[in-house]
Amino acid sequence: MSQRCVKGGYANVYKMVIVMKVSRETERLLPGDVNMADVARHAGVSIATVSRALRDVPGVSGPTRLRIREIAAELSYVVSPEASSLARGSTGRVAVVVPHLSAWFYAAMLSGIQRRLHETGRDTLVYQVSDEAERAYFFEHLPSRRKVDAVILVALPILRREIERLDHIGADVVVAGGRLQNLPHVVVDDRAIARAAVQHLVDLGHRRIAMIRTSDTEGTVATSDVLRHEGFLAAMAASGLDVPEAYLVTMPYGVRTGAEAVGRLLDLPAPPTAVFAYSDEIAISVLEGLRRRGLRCPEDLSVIGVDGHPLADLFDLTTLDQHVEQQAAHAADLVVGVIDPHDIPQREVVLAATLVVRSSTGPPSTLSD
Amino acid sequence: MSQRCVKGGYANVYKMVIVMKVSRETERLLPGDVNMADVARHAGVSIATVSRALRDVPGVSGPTRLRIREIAAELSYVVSPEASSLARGSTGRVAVVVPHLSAWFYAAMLSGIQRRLHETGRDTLVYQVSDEAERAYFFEHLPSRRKVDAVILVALPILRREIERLDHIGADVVVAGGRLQNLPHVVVDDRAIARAAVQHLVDLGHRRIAMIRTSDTEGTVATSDVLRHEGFLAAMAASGLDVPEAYLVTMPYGVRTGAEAVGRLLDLPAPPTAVFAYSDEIAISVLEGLRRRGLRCPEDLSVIGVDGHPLADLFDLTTLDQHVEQQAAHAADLVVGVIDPHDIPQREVVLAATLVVRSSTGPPSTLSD
DNA sequence: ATCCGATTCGCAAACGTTTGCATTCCGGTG
DNA sequence: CACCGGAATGCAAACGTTTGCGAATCGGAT
Repeated sequence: MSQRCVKGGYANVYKMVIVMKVSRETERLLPGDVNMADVARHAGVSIATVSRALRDVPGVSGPTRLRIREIAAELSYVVSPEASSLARGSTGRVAVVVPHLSAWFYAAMLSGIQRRLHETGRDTLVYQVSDEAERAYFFEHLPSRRKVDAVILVALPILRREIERLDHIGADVVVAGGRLQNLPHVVVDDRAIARAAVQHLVDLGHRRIAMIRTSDTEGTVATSDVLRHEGFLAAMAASGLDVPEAYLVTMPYGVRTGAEAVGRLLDLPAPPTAVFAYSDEIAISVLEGLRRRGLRCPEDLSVIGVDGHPLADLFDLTTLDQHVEQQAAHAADLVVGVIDPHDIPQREVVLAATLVVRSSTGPPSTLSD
Repeated sequence: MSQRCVKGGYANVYKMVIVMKVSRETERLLPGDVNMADVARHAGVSIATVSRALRDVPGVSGPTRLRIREIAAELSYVVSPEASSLARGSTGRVAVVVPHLSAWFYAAMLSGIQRRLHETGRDTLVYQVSDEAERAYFFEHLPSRRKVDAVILVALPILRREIERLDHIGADVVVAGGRLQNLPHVVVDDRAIARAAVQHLVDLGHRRIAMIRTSDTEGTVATSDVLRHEGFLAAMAASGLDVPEAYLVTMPYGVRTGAEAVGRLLDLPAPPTAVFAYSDEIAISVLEGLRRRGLRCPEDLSVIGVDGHPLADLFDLTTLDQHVEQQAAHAADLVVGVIDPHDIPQREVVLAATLVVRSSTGPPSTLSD
């Protein structure tokens, strides 16, 4: 009798131990404590089979695959990306490099790129490379082997000698909002943008048109900045219009840039009747500059910007929408295509901006002519 | 003769092969083709010594360390982060989770956090978690084991039941711009912000003060939105001022939010003389709304916002600067402290906003009372 | 019954580090 | 001269996957 009791006691203890073990292995598991081997053991198969089952690669029967999946879910198993990357040789990560995030354009680009990359199961790393020093550092160190599978350079001003370093970056490179060497890229047709802006203003009857842009970091390769400038001059010439030196204002980027620039323009003996701003942010600043002077838009000055900035809507700003979301999505698609090429990956996407006419542009006042 | 020729020929070929080999190993090397073993071989030491030499861990003599460093640089060797992470068990990566990047606040936060993290040699992953579905997905899947060492949730609206999942995220969690459970966090004192705003307006002589805020995603836990609202009511009560129901306007987030809201307020039989906007973006929208109505600020309506948005400067908007850059830096410091705790890591940072008085606030017009 | 091809699965070798432990090599002390 | 402690270095076992290749299994055709 007493013996049986003791036996029973032991049996219970044994049971409890089992229960605890099970609960430890199934319930309280944090997703970092269970690995593929655990799943394999639970399923009674080899690690190799688990690996194949979870990744939809052939070589596992339907039922087995299903059972492994279930067990993995039960254990809340997640593969270790490090180990997986190490074995496969690719990381599933893409770096997005922007000059900064304070300008709407870059934030929007990053946003769109991240969204699309996320759809393909990839992760997005951000790097801000503002000044010369950071750019140097970046090109020196980022080429960290296999930190990412690819790099998207978003409208990054870049020196010629740095371009060469791109080959040594140890990852595929794609450019968004600019062209670089013969790297895959997505751009908007900046010359066409300038042309469309000028055309719109000319159509309204303007003949004295100025342009405001932010300063070009010296030494860097042609960006959209330069192209829009060139396009502007070309379009004006094509319309037979003269552009006085003073009508070309270049200033460092800042929130007051447009306001100050328009001040200078209006102080000219023969002020322009319309202004083409490099970006909507500048254009908005111009609008505010006008208000401060007690002038009205478009009666006293027509203003047109570029971007498709959300605030352009609020301020009724005529703009050339460059479809940043679309550019971003294309950029993401480009990298994906380069990383694992299904067919021949696309290498160039050129988008057209669309003119969105709002009330910041109108015919020139008859008095001003 | 001919034999010698042939011999010479072979010798030359052999030489060329050597040269090619050397050049492949020293010059044309892409930074993904050379590993620690290569460096070790070149230096005539073991892999272990190379590992120690490159990471400043003790156990390597000065001269040896120096030599290894030089050779590594020569071969342009970079450690494989995957392998290193796998062996060490930490990734050197931090995830920043934001609702979206279109609002200035989030972009600025991300920017600041990335900057600071970069200083500590860590990389930043971005995740946008906008709606319910994405949030569900995130809490289901992001907890990918060891994708990151830590996660910074930036003002993320979150459900109660999701909070529990945070324990299973498999990474340290830090909150910026909000409080969650007893997680480490950096916040600005939102009640104090509301109080300061009200106080400023009351000091100017206002008694009819309205508040405009964006809608609270239902079911989510107290965010700064709720706190500012509460603080507003409390401060008004403390000043013995009544807040009619109609003075509390809640609208979905958008570029026109402020403009529409202010329209409603001004249509009231007894319109407010001042309005406290949840954010600078809303406040700017309010300013534009006023202009459309042909009203002037602050003569017809005083407007005060919150954020310290760059455009607040442009538009001469009185605001409560919440020092986003600083918050971001603190958030980054917090994670770093949590990831590898030197002493007792800090767990809470509460910043005070500072009132920046500009011309969008002034005494109420005597007529309006 | 035998053999064959197709399918399913396991073995074990990478992938490139980090790190505890053992080993070697010093000069110096007893 | 034997011994000893500490510094410098090497060995080898992790870390957790992926994947080529061979083994086993199975139904079916000969």
